[in-house]
Amino acid sequence: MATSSHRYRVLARSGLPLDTVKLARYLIGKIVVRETPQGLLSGRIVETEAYPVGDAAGHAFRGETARTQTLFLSRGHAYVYLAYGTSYMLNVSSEAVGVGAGVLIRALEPLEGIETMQRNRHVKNLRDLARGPGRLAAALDIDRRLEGIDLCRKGSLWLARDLSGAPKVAASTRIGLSKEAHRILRFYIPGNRFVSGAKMLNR
DNA sequence: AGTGCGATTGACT
DNA sequence: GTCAATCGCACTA
Repeated sequence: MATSSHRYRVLARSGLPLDTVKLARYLIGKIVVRETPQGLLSGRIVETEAYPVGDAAGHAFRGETARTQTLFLSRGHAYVYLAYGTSYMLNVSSEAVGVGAGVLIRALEPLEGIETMQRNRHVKNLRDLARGPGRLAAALDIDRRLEGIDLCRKGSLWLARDLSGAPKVAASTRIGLSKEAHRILRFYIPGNRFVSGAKMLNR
């Protein structure tokens, strides 16, 4: 399977809801496309989390800093950071220019480039390739090189329309937080086997 | 300059 | 189920 990005249509920025929570829901079912020298990798988004304006758990909460400046770009830009010194997290900026907020992409259903993802992850099992934010970044070879990239423009990393219809979307509390742990800001496809987190939360 | 702490993962009891 | 690894960042002084 060589380059088949022609099957994908890039998401238009004007089509992205100008609201972090709505965008988190909107991105469920959309496609992440990663183009590398090794070939094209892609996956369907099955789980996201919103980190809206005013959220004490969000990295933009304390204002714009060197790390978080890309969260303040117009919606549809990549914010990539290293969590726990071990795992990169892929986020999508989600508000107007100068307003800091984002959506964390937490899990993908692998579509194309599965053999490359298996090499990147040193794991065979399809279910484990991109189930979890750190895992999906490793599978797609995403790190700080991609910080600030425009995800609404074809390139090394971008977002595409889903080919099938709108999936069912369920909501729950976010995973792994101490602050703002009660808020219902996680979205996922119920019953999907590529969703991370506790089973009870995924029904 | 030093400190505490994660939007996680994988290895292990 | 528990827990250490690992490091960039925000905050204190």
